[in-house]
Amino acid sequence: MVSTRWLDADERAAWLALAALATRLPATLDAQLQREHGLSLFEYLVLAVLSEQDTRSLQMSELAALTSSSLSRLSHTATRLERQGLLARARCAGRGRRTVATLTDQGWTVVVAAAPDHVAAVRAHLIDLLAPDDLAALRRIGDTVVTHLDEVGSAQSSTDGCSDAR
Amino acid sequence: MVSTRWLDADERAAWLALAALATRLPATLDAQLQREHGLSLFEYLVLAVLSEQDTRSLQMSELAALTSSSLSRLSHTATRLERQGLLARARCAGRGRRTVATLTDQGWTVVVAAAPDHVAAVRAHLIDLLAPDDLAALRRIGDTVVTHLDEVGSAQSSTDGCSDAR
DNA sequence: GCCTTTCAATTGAACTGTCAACAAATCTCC
DNA sequence: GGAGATTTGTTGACAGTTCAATTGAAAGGC
Repeated sequence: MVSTRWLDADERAAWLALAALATRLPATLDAQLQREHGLSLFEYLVLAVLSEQDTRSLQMSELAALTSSSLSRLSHTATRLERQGLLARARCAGRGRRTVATLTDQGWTVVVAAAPDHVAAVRAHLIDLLAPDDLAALRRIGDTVVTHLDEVGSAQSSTDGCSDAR
Repeated sequence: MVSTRWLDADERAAWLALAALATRLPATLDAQLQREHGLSLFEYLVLAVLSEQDTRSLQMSELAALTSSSLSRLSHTATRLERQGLLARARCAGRGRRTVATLTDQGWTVVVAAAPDHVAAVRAHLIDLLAPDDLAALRRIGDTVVTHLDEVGSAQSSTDGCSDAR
């Protein structure tokens, strides 16, 4: 390590702004979902992602990737959601340990009930505060960083198949 | 609630990009600090903020505000950091329950050792990936949202004083 | 056909964060 | 001047997350 390139005032401000944003916005949305629908933000996200699939199902590892979570975190959460009857898991016969998680009817009902409030909150606390340019910039920034982290983190192979085929 | 204004494709993409960013970047920085210096990102942040004060001290509630954390979270973390000898707390005589947290010499040593690696990681995974315009946008976005959340959350009064005066 | 490796997912223990209750000092105001 | 309100912090119980170890199924290799 050569002599450190410290952050200048603008860089510092940008990083601190992101750090605060990344802490406070999720906390706010989480509190709101918890209060109004008894779901954590992450639980909601899991159900929402499933609800967008036309089979309402996804393999655990795919679901983990789409929700930016570890498989372990997802597995524990799936156990809880399953216990509440919002989601069901089933082994994918003939495919190693692959498991698909499926939204139950009850789970569907819960997401559908929560979605409008959640979207309204995302609008109120983020989208509607930003100029179109900044919205575009936010997307660019997020995509750039996440793509970079994917590359750095390691190269992954993508497999596919099993259930899905309606 | 009238009929929901759903997010259009751009809005959705921006929100998802932020959600992924807010999950993955802190996780990456956290893992790095943990691995190389045995600190969580939040612990580092606490020590770093203290190290920037010329007295190396701050009142607990000020420290909580600067690190976007709850007082409770900070208190638990302070207990752990105190146990490790990196930080010391002392009641502020004559000022209610006010307490100041101070970085110890050992704490200073630890932050100073961790800072270059941490800054390098912030550069590598965020700052150096972004165009100057996007850096400015990120700052604007974060400030806008956090200011908004402060206003919505409640109006706060700012007090000051006690120790500080080296 | 076994033995090893790899992939996918789960589990349990340890740790961290949250929420609600409590504690301590000071304010306030009749 | 004292009862209650306010501010500031801590605590304990509980829920959620992470990390390392483990299981289960398949794929390779020889």
